[in-house]
Amino acid sequence: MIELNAPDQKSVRLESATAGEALEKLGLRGGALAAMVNGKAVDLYRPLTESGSIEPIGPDSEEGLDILRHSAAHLMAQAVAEMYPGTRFGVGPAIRDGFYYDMEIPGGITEEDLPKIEKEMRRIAKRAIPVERREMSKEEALAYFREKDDPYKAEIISELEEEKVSLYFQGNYADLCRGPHVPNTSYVRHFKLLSVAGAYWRGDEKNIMLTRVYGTAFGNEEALEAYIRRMEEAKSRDHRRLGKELDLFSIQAEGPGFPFFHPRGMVILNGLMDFWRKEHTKRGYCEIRTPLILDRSLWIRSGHWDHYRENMYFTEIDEQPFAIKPMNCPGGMLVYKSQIRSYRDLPMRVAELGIVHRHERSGVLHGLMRVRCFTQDDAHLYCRPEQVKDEIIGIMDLCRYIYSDVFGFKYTMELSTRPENSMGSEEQWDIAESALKQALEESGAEYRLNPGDGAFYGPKIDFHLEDCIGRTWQCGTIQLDFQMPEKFDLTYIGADGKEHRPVMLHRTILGSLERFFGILIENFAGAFPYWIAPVQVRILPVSGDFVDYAKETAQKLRAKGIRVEIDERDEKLGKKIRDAQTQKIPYMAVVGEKEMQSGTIAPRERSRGDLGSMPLEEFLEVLAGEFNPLKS
RNA sequence: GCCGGUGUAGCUCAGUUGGCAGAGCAGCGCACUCGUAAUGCGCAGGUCUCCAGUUCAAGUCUGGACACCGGCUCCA
Repeated sequence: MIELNAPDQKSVRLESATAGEALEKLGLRGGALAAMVNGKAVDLYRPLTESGSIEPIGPDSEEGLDILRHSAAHLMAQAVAEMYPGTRFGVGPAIRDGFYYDMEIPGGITEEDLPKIEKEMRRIAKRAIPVERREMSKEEALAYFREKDDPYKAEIISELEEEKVSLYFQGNYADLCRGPHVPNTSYVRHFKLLSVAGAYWRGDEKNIMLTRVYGTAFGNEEALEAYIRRMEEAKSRDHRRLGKELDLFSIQAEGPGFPFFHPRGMVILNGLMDFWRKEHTKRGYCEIRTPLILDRSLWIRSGHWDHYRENMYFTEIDEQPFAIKPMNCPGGMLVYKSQIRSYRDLPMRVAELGIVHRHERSGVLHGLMRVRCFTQDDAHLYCRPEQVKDEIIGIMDLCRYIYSDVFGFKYTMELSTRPENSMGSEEQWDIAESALKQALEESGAEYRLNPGDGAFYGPKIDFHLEDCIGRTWQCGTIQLDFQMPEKFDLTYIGADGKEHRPVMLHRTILGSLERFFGILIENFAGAFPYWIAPVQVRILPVSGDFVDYAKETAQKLRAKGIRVEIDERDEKLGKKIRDAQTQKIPYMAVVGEKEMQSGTIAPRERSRGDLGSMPLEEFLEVLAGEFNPLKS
């Protein structure tokens, strides 16, 4: 006899039952995909063996969605297995927003085949084929998949530690899987196949490339449609599209990965830099600029030759080998070394908006998000060991200000530790890692650990921004570096009159100005905040008779440093408003007979609409009231 | 770099089985002198990404290069 308690206090005593039967008795079966029994997700068909808690898992929970999507992946695999005999299967997990399955399909498929596969999936789903779990020994499972000529499954099984594995059967199809799954295929109803892509077996580029089909599934049609709308929304915000439409930047065939910034884009880039400089000056930073091209010996000394050569560009000057800088630090080292430093000089906070070039593989380039030439908002902080923690906390505070206060992003932090291809002793790494950890913990902020993902010269804290439609982007980073000061023999004279080794921090906040610009475009959907908008006010004369008055008004606004333009075209007002609106200009100022006579203007804000006529002075006050971190 | 897809006017895209290269928007001109999200008419605009090949004939078929798009790997 076992006793099961539901979350709503109800309980049942049963002689023997499956999870599904128990839920049924408790009146909780409706809509459940699986059950949570004593904190473990199990199939509804699973016989219960011990007393404890039980609750249903529905498609509205995260676990339920995962189960549903995983089952959708199996359903797709079953369809493909039937339609393309000889297909071998890799892995097919649920992921954020959907699922995928990696397969080796004879003859391959393209996106045009997806509707056919979807159709077959719906056919199978309708038949409500039971999904059954069977446990077996590894040997049995191996024999099963070997017989089916499924070497990828066999490979996974042979590497599993457990003695027993579980397989899920639905009709002729079976898959190695921990489960749980939906009771039968009819539970998977609201799904869509999205795209076809290549993916290396086990994510290793030395392995064969399998065909990956992405799809998604939801508990109801509305959620599926909402997801599709969200994807369309993301597409309409694509910075490459908006960059073209708003004439911000372009990328030309002559410079793959090397963006061209147009006048309007430059306003934003310059705005970012002005704001950034102002904030850094406030916080005790100085600024330097180091050369783009430096002698190869410098890069050998810094370790980049050994660790980063693949990503570097090289050139020659007077038959001497030089390299284009992929990072700013070695140049910065030379500035530090240009004179003797005292402990009184520390901490030194040396910023550099440094342009770096990195050879990125052709397939990874992506608008402004992934380029071959970009501007890092870099800084190197040199300090005494006891200053490290406070400096890190200071950087974290600057990040908070810029990310949250100025741009309104949510963000998370991540601590990355020693990677495989690293320089330096274990002891140094331990000290560096614990320094970062300590600063994080003292700040009280939450963070994630990402083992083995540090830079080759030191551990790091990364900052991930979340944009307004939930995507995340890595921007800022703080990296502790004990290597560079050693390699370049950096010193300062201590109070004791002896030479000491400074600790060095690398850090960026925006990361790459280019990428950050791209993120801003997508986050704001091109409707930039007033302070950084390329054009802040567009004056719209009602007809040609008012162009002179428009010009006068524009002059007055420009004198106040406001970026203004006039729409002088021989078009109707409605057309001019429409065009200014699609250009996402924050303010329009309509001028016609009435305004000219009374010396006023009629402003219109892009999201609030007509603000009514007002004297220019009043409009200037409205503008002065806009958020502007350049002025504070 | 790898897998798959795409490349036609400034932009977005049509273009039948190989047979004279099209539309909308943008641009320019003319008319209208206009009041809060598209006034009308007209004109101009193309080495159909590039290089080879097949063919009487290639935007269309074949091969290669380049670029872009979706992913993988990598990454700010």
